[in-house]
Amino acid sequence: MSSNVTIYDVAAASGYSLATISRVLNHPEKVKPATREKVLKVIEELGYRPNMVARGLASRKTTTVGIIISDITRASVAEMIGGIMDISDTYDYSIKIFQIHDEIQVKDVMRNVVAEQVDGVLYLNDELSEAATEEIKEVLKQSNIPFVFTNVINEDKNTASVAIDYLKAAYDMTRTLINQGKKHIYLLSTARRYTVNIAKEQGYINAMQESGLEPMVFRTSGETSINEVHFKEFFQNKPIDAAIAVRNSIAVSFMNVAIGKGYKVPEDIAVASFQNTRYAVLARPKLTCIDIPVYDIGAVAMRLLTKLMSKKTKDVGNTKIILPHNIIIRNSTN
Amino acid sequence: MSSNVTIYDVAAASGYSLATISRVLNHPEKVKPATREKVLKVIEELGYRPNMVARGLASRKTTTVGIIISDITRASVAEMIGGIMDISDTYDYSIKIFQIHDEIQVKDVMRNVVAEQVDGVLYLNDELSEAATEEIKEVLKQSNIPFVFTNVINEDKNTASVAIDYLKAAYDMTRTLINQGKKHIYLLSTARRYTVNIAKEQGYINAMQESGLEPMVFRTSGETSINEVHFKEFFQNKPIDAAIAVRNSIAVSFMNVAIGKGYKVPEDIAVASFQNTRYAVLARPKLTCIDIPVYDIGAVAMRLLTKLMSKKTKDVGNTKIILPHNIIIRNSTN
DNA sequence: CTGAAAGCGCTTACAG
DNA sequence: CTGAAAGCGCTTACAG
Repeated sequence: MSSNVTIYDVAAASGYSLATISRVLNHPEKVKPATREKVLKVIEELGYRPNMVARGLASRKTTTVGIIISDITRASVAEMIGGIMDISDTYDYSIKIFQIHDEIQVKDVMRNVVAEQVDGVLYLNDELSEAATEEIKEVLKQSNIPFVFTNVINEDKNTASVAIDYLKAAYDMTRTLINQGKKHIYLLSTARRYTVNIAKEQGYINAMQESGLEPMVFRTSGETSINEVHFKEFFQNKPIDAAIAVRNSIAVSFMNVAIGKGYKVPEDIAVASFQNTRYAVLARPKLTCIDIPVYDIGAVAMRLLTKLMSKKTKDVGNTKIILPHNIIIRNSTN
Repeated sequence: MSSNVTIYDVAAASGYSLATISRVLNHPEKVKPATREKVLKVIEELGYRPNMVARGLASRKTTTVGIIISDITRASVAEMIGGIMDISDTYDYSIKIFQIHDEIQVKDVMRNVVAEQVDGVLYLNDELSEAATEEIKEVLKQSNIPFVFTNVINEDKNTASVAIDYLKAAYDMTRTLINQGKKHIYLLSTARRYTVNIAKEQGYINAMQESGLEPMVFRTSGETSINEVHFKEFFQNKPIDAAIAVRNSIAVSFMNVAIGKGYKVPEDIAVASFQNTRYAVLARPKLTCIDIPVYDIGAVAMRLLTKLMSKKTKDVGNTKIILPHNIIIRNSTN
């Protein structure tokens, strides 16, 4: 429960005052090199580590960042957190995770993140309504907690964010298929209207309409087994020669059903997807997909947040970051 | 940075002292119902939420739990954290995540978790050497921080843990295949010797030897693309009629290569696996596997930890919990 | 460059 | 049942 040795012990053992010990840790340049050495030596000997809670109270900085997520078991969420943590480690920030499964919890969870005194927030939850999202922004602003939207689209020019251009990504992917001569291209999206998926849909629609083709969005649940049922109903002799799924799991599920029905992939139906997870590579055939740098999104967001938190300079530069994406062609398309 | 309203404000507005406000929050039974009501009302009106950092300092309890992991992007790790969080939410514990990628970091990270004053620790890192693991246990014990090993095997009868009986699970799976008449059954394991995989190997070996069959353990990297290369080399006309993989990704990768080489699954080679992730269901054919209740392991571990942390009763009961597993037969075996 | 003192926002014996 | 006071372990003006 307690790291026994405190700053008092270091002070006593070194013959200096609390203030000096604190200074060698927090403002080493303000202390004479000789005494700095001595103090450091005593700290080392005693194995002293400042109690972060006490430090947090006194300095009003907890060096802790809150991450607000929907569901940690989503591969992209976990991957983003991986990117976040690798950066937060180098900056010596701790990470605290808050999940919001249901909009009912918004108020409560937000009170919590405020009460926890986090220095900043990374907002990764893309499953909430716009109203709920705005409410969260409001709380954060009122509490003066810097935050960045991480892989969550937010129009507001003033809210820091990092994402990729999903609209363009979808557009590019659709164009690629159109250029291969595909005409009946479906978009397989989710029933729930995640902000990123809305952007993907728009990009797809733009590309289709631009070529005089009819956009067809098919919505399915995120749950794997339900997908299959949906997809089976789907194959009632509709003309289709390509499909773009917003997620790997949807793409693979679709592909399996199609192949089960006797279609050949990619000859009869080309299949493409977003993200580049292990599903894409473990699928047979391997999936053509848009490579979304999920890890980087997390890492870049965390780095941006550190700038926002150390508001020494008002000029943190651009706070609306778009990371590049690219298309990886594999065997599920020609 | 700050939730403006403090306990002083509540005291002033309600006409009671700090002590009373604090009591209605922490020991409501010690305060007269009438005043409790009044205070609660003021708290509500002012939207007061106690500063958790200050509370942590004063009470020496942070109501936060540290989770020590290797790699959050591993599906089972993320899933366990999901289970942990759902429980910690109901107990109003916060979660702080610490990762240890490399043994070099052990000392530093552990100093950190101690400095952060977490009330308890969930240890999920199964990638560390025994020596490093013992060192971690030592630090935790010295700092008097209760901890539970979560899906990490530890022989020590005194360390609380929750896991499944991997040895028996592997034994059962192997027996199942043997009973189906398989004779050349391989175990596809990892190069790195995770504690859980060592147990799986032992169970497999036991079952094979018991039936007079020769155990054959094939080790591969965890990295998907390398698996494939390894597996391709692997198929140099070895007699094989079944394989059990310690992970879904290994199983799927193996299956794909086998099918690519003209083998029929399950007719020529039956394939079984551990875990029951979405990979298992998205594979073609679908994977027979051991269903490991990963989410539950996390949830149960967290629940056990809460008991350990509230040491009112010395009798927390059994602290070595083994959760049940079961085999799910699908189309990758007959 | 260093120290004494106040303060961060709570909790918890100790009195009454 | 309630309040005054000390204390949790730090940091940071303020003096010197």
